[in-house]
Amino acid sequence: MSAVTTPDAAERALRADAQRNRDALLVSAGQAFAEHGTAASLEDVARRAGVGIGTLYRHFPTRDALVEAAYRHGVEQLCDAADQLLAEQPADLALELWMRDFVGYVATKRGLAATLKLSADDSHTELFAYVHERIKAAIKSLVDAASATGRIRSDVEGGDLIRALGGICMVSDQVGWQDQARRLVSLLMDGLRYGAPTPA
Amino acid sequence: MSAVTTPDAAERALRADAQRNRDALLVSAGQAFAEHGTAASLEDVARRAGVGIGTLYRHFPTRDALVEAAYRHGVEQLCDAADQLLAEQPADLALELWMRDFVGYVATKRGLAATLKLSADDSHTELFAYVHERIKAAIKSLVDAASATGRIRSDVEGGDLIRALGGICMVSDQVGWQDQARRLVSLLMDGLRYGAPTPA
DNA sequence: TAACTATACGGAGGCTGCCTCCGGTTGGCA
DNA sequence: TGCCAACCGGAGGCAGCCTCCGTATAGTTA
Repeated sequence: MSAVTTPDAAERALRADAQRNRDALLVSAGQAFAEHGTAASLEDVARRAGVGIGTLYRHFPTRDALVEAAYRHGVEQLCDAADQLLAEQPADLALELWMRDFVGYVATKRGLAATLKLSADDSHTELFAYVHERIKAAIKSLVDAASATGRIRSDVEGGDLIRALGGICMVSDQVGWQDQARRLVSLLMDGLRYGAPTPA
Repeated sequence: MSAVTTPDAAERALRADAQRNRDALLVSAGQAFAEHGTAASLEDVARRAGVGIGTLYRHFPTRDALVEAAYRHGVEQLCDAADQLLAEQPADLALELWMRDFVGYVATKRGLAATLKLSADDSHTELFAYVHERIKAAIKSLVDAASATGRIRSDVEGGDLIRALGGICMVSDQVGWQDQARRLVSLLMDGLRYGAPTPA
């Protein structure tokens, strides 16, 4: 359980340049892993981030550490986007847009779980628990907001939607899945709006 | 769709030495992929098979081709084992033993689907269809035999068992899953034996 | 603001694995 | 038995992995 990649604030803060480079590495790692899978070249990740390979290895001693950190980072961005969407859009639309983001995000993460599980390291169970919590919290805030404004029915819980989204993500095997997934999310939203107190 | 890796008998047979090397490569690739995932070293695969790296690349021009062929080979072995078990054991025991093999086999194939899907190549749909057919046929022959001898109830179909096994395979995430999977398979068998005309 | 040092940077270098290419070998057929 | 198409194997060039250490700088202290 390497403390470097956990959001454990007990340790001293990184120097400003180190923090900058770390963030840049996470962003470029996310791109590279999405494009080429978790076998992407780490030297390429460093190049994209504009840092040397040594810097990459200081922050993330193993490929696994980088994969895990990039995954965590992506989930955090996805969940933070929920608040931003809520601030900018009507709550029901925010929920719909977020669910689309979610499906798209999961699609890029294909094969990630496989990479993480090959290392028979128990530390990942903590990661999965954390990710699950974050996502549950994000979807709950969206559902509660949409429900409170009367734009969707109030008898639906976040957990239901997670399961429904899980099902939708299954289609990402097939060709043209993006459109199909979008239609399924719309369908789900229509179901949620049906019977809402205030028709949107 | 590379014809080399399909069981299409239309093309001329391989020379004896070529066939021998090809088989050896498939066996060692299966071992290496099970141990290190699909990122295993191909030079190591060639070494284990006792052939040069050039021979490996002639038979399987890409890593993907080897992964696919090794997968297909493993499934064929698994399905052929069904007939052998039937010849050597009472039909209900054969079914139970085969289901254990199945769960064990699936566990080693973790991450394989991910590798295959990263190559956005439609040829794999043919592979998956073929594999599904083979497995369905194998399980059908086992169920039919066990059912015909009156050792299991007759109202169960192969498709039901495939779904049940799929569920059992899900446990392979957790620690100690091997024992758990074995218990679940036994449980499933007890369910199948319950109400059979001839108590085993 | 200048000097100091803990912290961080970056890339050279040694190593391994990837894949191609081609000279040598051999199975199978006439 | 002799021939040759088919096959073998590994050298070699290149790319990626990871370590190590000399250099640079953020942040602190006087």
